[in-house]
This record gives sequence, structure tokens and C-alpha cells, in this order.
Amino acid sequence: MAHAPTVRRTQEERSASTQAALIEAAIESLIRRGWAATTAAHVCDEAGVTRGALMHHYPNLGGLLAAALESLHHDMLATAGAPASTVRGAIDTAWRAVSDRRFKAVMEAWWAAGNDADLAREIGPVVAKFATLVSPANSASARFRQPDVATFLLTAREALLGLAMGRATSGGRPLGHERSVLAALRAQATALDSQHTTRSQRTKGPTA
Amino acid sequence: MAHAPTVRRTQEERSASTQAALIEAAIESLIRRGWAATTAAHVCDEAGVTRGALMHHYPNLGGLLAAALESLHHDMLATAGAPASTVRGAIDTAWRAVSDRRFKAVMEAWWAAGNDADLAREIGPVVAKFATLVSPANSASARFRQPDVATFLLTAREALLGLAMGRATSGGRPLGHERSVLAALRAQATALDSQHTTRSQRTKGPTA
DNA sequence: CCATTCACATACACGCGCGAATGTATGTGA
DNA sequence: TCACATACATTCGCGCGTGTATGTGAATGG
Repeated sequence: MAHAPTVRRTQEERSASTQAALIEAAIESLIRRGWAATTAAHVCDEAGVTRGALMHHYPNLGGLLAAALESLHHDMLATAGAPASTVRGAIDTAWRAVSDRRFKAVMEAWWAAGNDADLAREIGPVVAKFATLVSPANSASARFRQPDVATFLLTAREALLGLAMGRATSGGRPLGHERSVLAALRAQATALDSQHTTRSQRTKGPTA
Repeated sequence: MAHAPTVRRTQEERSASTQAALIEAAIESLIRRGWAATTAAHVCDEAGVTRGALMHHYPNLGGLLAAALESLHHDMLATAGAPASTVRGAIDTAWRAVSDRRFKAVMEAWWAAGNDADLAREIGPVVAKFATLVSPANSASARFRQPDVATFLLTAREALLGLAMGRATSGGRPLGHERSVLAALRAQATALDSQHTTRSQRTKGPTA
């Protein structure tokens, strides 16, 4: 099958590369076909491996998918960087995570787990990890706990998830109204930020 | 279920009752099991009919599900009533639709259609109908087209969908932060309403 | 260089869900 | 009451997806 390898690869290298291929293919399948239609045969086919290889490295298909989500979380956490200190930064960070095309895979897992209690027990923890990546309410910044800021962050998070859902159900293509919604959210965020820096002078009610 | 009927039921009545039972069971299955796990056997079992009955009234399982969505849209459109004239009213209307537990079935269909082009062709039109039910931007009210109002409505719609998604993935239970998010959205809505009435100087007051 | 271990492929058996074909009872118009 | 349509039940074969057992060549250690 594979081409003649002139160099000798160690077993570890072989295992690592096939596992990486499987994980990559699994995420891609979740994005393109969704959770229910993600079958072991398709994943292995796209990874260029047989199902025997999958069963060798993982107990079952669910095991591979869980590992793939774990790997994806590792990646996205790295690209997210340090938690934002400003509200505006939090919005941008959350949007960057949510608008990542691979986030579709997370939503697929999230959605599927909501319909299957057993699956929820299996991949629930991994999915929960992504939740912290999207909602920056648990940042180190203490003022994210201020009622108006916290409420805005919650609202913004839901709106961003809604946008992500819209993208997911549209084949991943950006929607037309994304720009205006994002602009509105960013405007509110910067307003909250500036309002905070001048809080020593005035305490004004939350009105946008 | 149907024990010896002393009265003779006409064929039409029998057909109508079994179709209603099938549709009811289909919606319930979509809510509880999701789209992928909604099988003809389960639906018929819960409806107290055999699969033969299903195939008699509908070409296939997809046909039943499409009909069920159509029926559901008919119901929800009736309960929604006339399109709201105020921004606040639009928010409330949209939330009433989205927080309906049966809306989970719509989201299931929406999500499933996003992963299957054939399915999208089959049930896409029905799902699109629900979209107009959620986003009141296409109301008769002309000022819903004003940039700030339109943007807010779009943002609010995404947030409401996000909340609905959260409910759906949590077994339909209301989430803790729903109240605060809704309060924030309603506050912005009423702010926009009052801001408009003062600008246009109309004597007509907002009747809750 | 040879035996062992490992990574992976191949082959197989099972369950499940779907749709079609077929059979049967009940209502309905002539 | 008879011919037919309609409503429904049963059974079957098919494809698909999964997990398990077995075979094979490559890598490793002595």
C-alpha cells in the first residue's frame, strides 16, 4: 500500500503518524458529515488506514473521537493564548475560537451528547473544557464579575454561539449579518471598557 | 389503546387519528432522541401503530418527519399570533417560540439538514419557515429596518438561539443565566422603543 | 541474523434499520 | 350485497456499521 520507505521509521514514529492521521480525519469527518454520519470506515478511509489500525490504537470509534476532541482542545487552547483582560479582548478571543472551522466538530459533539446520556458521560468532560474556552467569564480579571459586565459577556457568548450555529448549518460559510452583529458586540464591549476606566468619576446605569 | 369501539368510526377519522399520533410521536422522538436516533420503529412504537401504518400514510420516515415539522410550524405560528409592532414585543415573541420545548425538534432538523445536502433539499423549506418565526426582522413595521434596531434584532436573535441551543443540550432544562440574558435583551429592546417614540413624537403609548 | 514483539491489514459474524412485497380486515359506493 | 378501495399488519431481503479474531510484514533486541 504505502510507498517504499527508504528510511527506517521507528515504531513510535509509525504509531504517532497514524494516530495523527486518524485524529485529523476524525475532526474533518465531524466537520463535514456530522457526528451521526461519522463512521469508522469513512474516517479510516480518509486517514489512509484500515479499521484494524483504528481498533489497534483506540478501543472503539468513540475512543478515537474523544481523543480527537482532546487534541483539538489542546490546539485551540494554545492558539487562544492568555486570557483577555479587557471585555473587548474577551469578545475577540471567544469569537476567534468560535469562528474556527474546527469548532464545528465541538458543536457536533456537544449536540450529540445532549441526545445521548451515555455519550455525555463519555465525552462530556472534554466538551466542558471547550465551554471555558468560549466563555471568558472565568477570567482572572475580577471585574468580569461585575453584574453588568458579566451579563454582557453571557449575552455575547450566546450570540456568538448563535452565529457559530448559523455557520455550522450553512456549511461553514460566514453569514451576511455576522459583521453587523460582531460590530455591535464589539461596540458594547469597548463601551464597557472605557466606562470602567473612568469609573472613579461617574457611575452611570447600563445603557448602550 | 383502541379497544372495541362500539361506535363505527369513519375511515377519515381513523386516518386522521393515526396521522396525528404519528406526528405527535415523531416530534416527541426528535425532542428526546434527536434526529439521527429517530427511527421509524421507535416512532411507530410510541404512536401505538405498526410501521406498515407509517408506510401507508407517508412515503418513508423522512416524509413523516417533514409532515410533522409542517404541522408543528402550523401550530407555533398560530400560538405566536400577530407580528409584534414593538422591539420589546418582537423579543418576547421570538423567545416564546424559541423556548417552546418543541422547538428542539426544529433545531434537530435544522442541524441535521446542515450535514446532509439531500436532507436540506427535502426539509429545507420547512425549516426556513421557522426562521421567519424566530427573526421578526421581516415584520410589517418599517422601522425594524432602521440600522440600530435591525442590528439589535439580529444580535438578539443569535443570543436567543444560543440560549435555545443551551437548553437543547441540557435536556431541555432552563439554564441558570437565561434570566439575566433575557433581562438584558429586554432592557435594550425597551430602550430602543422609548427612544423611538420620543424621537417621532407620537402620542401613542406602548401598551404592554 | 534470528526470534520476538509490535503495528497493522484482512476476514468474519452479528445486530440494526430501512424499504418492498404480501396478506387481511374494515369501510363505502353502486 | 357485492365489488372495490382503504387502512393496516407481517414478513422478508438488503445494505451498513460495528467489534472481534486471525494473519502478515516490519521493527527491535540479543
